[in-house]
Amino acid sequence: MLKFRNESPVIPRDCQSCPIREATVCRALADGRIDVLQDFKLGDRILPAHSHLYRPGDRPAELYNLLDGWIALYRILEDGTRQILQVVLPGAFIGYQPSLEGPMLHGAECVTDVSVCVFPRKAFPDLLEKYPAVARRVVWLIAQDLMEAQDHLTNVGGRPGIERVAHFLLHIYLRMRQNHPADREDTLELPLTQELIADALGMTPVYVNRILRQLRERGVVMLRNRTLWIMDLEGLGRLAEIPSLDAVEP
Amino acid sequence: MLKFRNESPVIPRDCQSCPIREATVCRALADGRIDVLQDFKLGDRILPAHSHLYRPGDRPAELYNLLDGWIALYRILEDGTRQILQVVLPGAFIGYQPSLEGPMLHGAECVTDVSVCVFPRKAFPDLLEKYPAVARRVVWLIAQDLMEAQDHLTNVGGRPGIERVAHFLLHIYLRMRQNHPADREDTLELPLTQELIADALGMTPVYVNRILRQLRERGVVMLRNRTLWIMDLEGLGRLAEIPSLDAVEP
DNA sequence: CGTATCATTGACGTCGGTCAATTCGTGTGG
DNA sequence: CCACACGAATTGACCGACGTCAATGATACG
Repeated sequence: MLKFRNESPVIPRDCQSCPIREATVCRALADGRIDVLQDFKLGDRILPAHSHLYRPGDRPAELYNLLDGWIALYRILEDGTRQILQVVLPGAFIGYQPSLEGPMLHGAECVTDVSVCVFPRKAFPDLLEKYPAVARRVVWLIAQDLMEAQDHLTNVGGRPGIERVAHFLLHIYLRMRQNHPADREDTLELPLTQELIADALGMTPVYVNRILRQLRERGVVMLRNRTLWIMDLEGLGRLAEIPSLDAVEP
Repeated sequence: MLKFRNESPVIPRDCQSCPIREATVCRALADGRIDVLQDFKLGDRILPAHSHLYRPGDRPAELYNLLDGWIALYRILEDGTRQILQVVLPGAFIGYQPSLEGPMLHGAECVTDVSVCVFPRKAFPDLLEKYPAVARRVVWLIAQDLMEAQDHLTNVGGRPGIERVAHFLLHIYLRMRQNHPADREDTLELPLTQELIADALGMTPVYVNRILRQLRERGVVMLRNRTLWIMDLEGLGRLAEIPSLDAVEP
């Protein structure tokens, strides 16, 4: 089977009307100066589900803002095990790492069809240098990622199966609600396979399935046909042990 | 039993002769301008082993550079489980998080006696604003922490016991060797209890002990009296599956 | 409608956890 | 200098959460 090559056409789009202007790095620049980023960006790109924005070891020439769709960041171990590091939602900034020129230490796979906004990687340090507000914003974004990674680690390292899955689901639910307030409060479209959830949580798909059954039988949540039904938000929170999910932005 | 309060005396020290000048944030400023940080810092502080630099929920008024000793960053779950997020070695920058004024999401416990260099938390954003080189440095440091957190997550989520412990030990060994080249190549003072290692790796102390026995019997490493003997670095690397540990600094 | 992918379930095995006893090492007080 | 105390390390016996293997069902898609 052929894989799509990683070079769909780049389609320029107007920053003014961007749906995620108030998220990712772009939030750093107010109305008057959004043209700075408009000039800086290379354009937009559309990628099909299951394609890879980049793979571990690649040296992409770009950085990305996720405009639409879901992406999973992952690592692969030698025995083939895949660890999902982060489930990335629209409005995130992707591809930054300590060594900008070095090979990527993780990969980014499209879970759904995806559109991204593309920045040139090489010129990025200059942008940070020139616009302290952008630098401040990037610091905040990465610190946020770090916090989430530590949260994820705590979940995988410290919680038994049911609570681990509960935490994962609630965490995504809250993140979605935060930035993408939607029609129904108790339902959420969740394009994740059970295998992906398993790889995120360090479990097997079979066991994830059994835990989802437990959660359904206990009347907590129900996951069917890529749709998550929250039957008992209270109870889910008790299992997941999430007090809240706020962080004041600068 | 009384705990030390968190307010040991702050002892000013000269940045010029600082042992970790070339690490943490201070690396950002060259010889001529080190005085900027000298003026900015509040002084140094000494803390005894088992004391806490800060606890989850605290709102410390400071940020820290670790000068000497080992610190463990951790979170506590409601059932009492402790997850070690990171083992911090001298030269690290500690205490930054997305919400600078908000309560700390993790704690920092001294594994050994420790000395830290203290920065004022409130004035830090101004420092970033004023000195882009410092901002760039902080971005790099946090991105580095993120990468390590992802590494840790991959280890805990993806590897079975022996490999997990092997990876943990080798990782610390390499980090130590990188910044603190020491006398002997095959030996390392490791002030970590088996309980702490267990909490870092999401395992129980008993099982960590059994795995250490296996590693000893296989002739890979030997951990006794806070001293780690590397008997077979090659074999340890094969178990841990670490290709290298480099990241080019800006 | 045939085929591929994902979800579901049962039977069984094992990795790692639990409980509890013993030993070791280090520091302290008499 | 020895006796004791206390935390950490070590070990055995047992158990359960989670993994493995494999078969069957549901869904979507061309």
